[in-house]
Amino acid sequence: MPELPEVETIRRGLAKRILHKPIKKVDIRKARVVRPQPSRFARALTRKSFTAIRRRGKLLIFAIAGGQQFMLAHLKMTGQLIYEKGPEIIAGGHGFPPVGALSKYTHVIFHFTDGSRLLFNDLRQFGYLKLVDGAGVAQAEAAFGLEPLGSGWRWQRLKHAMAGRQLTIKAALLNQRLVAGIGNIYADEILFAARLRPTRRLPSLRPAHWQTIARATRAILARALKHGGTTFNNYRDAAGGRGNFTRLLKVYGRGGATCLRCRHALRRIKTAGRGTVYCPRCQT
DNA sequence: CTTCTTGTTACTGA
DNA sequence: ATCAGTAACAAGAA
Repeated sequence: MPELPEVETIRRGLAKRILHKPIKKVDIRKARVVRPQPSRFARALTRKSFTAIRRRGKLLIFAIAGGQQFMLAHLKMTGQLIYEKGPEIIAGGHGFPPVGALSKYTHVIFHFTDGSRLLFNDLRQFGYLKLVDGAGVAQAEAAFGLEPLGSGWRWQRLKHAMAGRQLTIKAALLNQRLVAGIGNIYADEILFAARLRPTRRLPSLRPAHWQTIARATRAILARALKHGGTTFNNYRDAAGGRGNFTRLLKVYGRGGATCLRCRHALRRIKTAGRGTVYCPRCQT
């Protein structure tokens, strides 16, 4: 599942590969993943190029040459943006998992004039590519809360953003309107680092806790980004490669295993609608 | 075959 | 209004 570190890794990978390359053709194979309708989507991008790529939370924002239009890309759980050059290779045959390459899960192909391609793959088709104008970008960006890797990240602002709410800390971290970019993997990792139970309610947190949460959030996400993100199943970077943070995960996916801090068995529960792993001994 | 999974939104009931 | 829980979306893994 691409979260902030994975989406930022993709952003960087694409920014150094596709910017200013003229788009010769947009091949839309699955209409439901693009908005608005394919004809308008393709027309807006053909013979244009991308001039910049930004990120807000897990959302990628592509500026289209001309300055009036933008493409928003959300990968949801299984979306991929893969850049390819050289001959087309169809994956999915014998022993080649159909991820990170052209396959039946490739729903949109941007063909650049130099013969290279940008693939939008999505096994579950929850992700989307959406054409918007400047107001649409502003509206989309305004819906997100604090950026953990941004220059405005302060524990006081985090505390303020969550003031007066009765949520559990896990639900709060997952709420994109409060904090941008955290998903299920990093929420669990952050709470383990902060030694807090996912079910802790916000009003019980003291300023020292907020400092710890803010510091842990930034540290975990920055470290994951440095390692190219986490590949648990489906995630691939812009070159089709895997993330290397997976082996550094402390709790996610380790329910029943031993806590790396205190050796107690890690517990798996369901909270905030999500599978959640934590240590009942050292997270309070 | 059933159950589970995950990001996000919409809905329901408290 | 706010919160927890769940369905929905699609498709594969177990």
